[in-house]
Amino acid sequence: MLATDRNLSIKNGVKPQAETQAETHELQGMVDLMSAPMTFRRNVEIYGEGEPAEYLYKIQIGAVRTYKVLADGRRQVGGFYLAGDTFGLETDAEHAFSAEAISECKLLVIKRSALVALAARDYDVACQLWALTGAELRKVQDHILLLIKNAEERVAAFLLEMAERVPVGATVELPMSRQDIADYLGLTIETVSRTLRHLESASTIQFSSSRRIVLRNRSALARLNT
Amino acid sequence: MLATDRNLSIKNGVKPQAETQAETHELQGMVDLMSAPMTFRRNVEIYGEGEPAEYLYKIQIGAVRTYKVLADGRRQVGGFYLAGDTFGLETDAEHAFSAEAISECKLLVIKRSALVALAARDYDVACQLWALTGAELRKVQDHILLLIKNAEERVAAFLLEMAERVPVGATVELPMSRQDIADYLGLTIETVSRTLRHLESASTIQFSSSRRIVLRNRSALARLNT
DNA sequence: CGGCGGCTTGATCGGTCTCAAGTACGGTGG
DNA sequence: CCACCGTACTTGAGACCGATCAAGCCGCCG
Repeated sequence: MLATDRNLSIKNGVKPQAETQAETHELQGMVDLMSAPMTFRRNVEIYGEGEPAEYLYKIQIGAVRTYKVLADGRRQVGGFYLAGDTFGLETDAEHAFSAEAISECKLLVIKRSALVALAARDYDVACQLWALTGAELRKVQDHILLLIKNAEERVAAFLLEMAERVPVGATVELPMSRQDIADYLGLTIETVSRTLRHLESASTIQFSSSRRIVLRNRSALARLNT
Repeated sequence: MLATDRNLSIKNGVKPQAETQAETHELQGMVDLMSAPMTFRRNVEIYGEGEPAEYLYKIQIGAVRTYKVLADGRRQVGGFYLAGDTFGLETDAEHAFSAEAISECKLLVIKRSALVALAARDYDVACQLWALTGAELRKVQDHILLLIKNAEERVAAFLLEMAERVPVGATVELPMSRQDIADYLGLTIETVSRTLRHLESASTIQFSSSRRIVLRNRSALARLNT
């Protein structure tokens, strides 16, 4: 559950009052107006699979993973969410995955019922909710294509995906552990580590530290990305 | 592209006129009113990946597969759609997958722009479009969980999924080939065949013919379904 | 009866997992 | 600043599962 005793009343109405009415009809604006800030520490659960999906979340700072655990303990990471990303939106009443903070996180929390009520009056908002779910669908469909590839292709695709989302030059700063990556790619931690080292020995990538990676040969990675 | 020269004008307005106005606001009713019937022969493409997503499709009779082909020729089947299912709805402008008729198919074709226009006026319709995308998202998320399992677990999950969707006693009639199943499960055709035969030798299933399977021990399958 | 596509079966190969150590790193306390 | 600890990551050797390659079989249709 929401690991806090904060009151989730409408807060954070800090946008300039001069803003036009039209602009506040945009989802981004509404999120700011209807949201409450919250923080989560590393590895703390934000919500659990099967819990009522009452809120959605927008990341201001930090990173989040969603995941499911199978009966035998195997874990599948559904996705990683970084600053600016939204997660936790469901069409169903319950969350399909659990969500945890990968690093210390600052989130905006929005009550789903408030957004849905707004969508009933404002068609643009309804479209944006639909588009959010559609974007999530695309991501998951791409994820499936990952899972039929070999280890090197999966790791390459992962690096390119991360590089695209954190476009700070050619260096990728990974907030997640090798275990998180392995569970995202459907590999073991050992295979992920070996594959990364293999890419390094081929001068395709270079490690600043184990979680800071410089992409030295992006086209070689893209070639692996089938 | 739409492999036909039929005119896609509004047709099929065959519902009883006594039907209430409220009822026709339901998506099901609208589909019938705004749709055109079409038929596709076995293995014929209904739409291609990357083509404009102008229509969605509801299956009256037959079965459809959606798929992507990677650069090296590997094919991933995204899903199977049976009578009563809807497919081809996108939030994006283009289809993410290709779609083909598995068997001779009778479909209802609905213009997306007509539905979207209706959704702008009728919030219930907007909700149902959102819900359709949400249901698709769930299916794909479940599919990911499949792909991290071993061969026997994947095949068992596939059989249970099909049994659920064609609930004619304990017998499952598979419209798709072993190759389709293999590409759906991320396995080879040989592994699918071997695994099915192995389940047969364990008396978990029984073949009437290669595409007619009787589930003899559903709980054994469920146990494999982690 | 012959041929072809779909399916099965067998033998071998290879990629990833598993099990088991070993190493680097960040943090904490002296 | 260093010693220590625990966690995260790396590296190696061997086993195993599913892929690959190669025949053969079955059922259907001309």
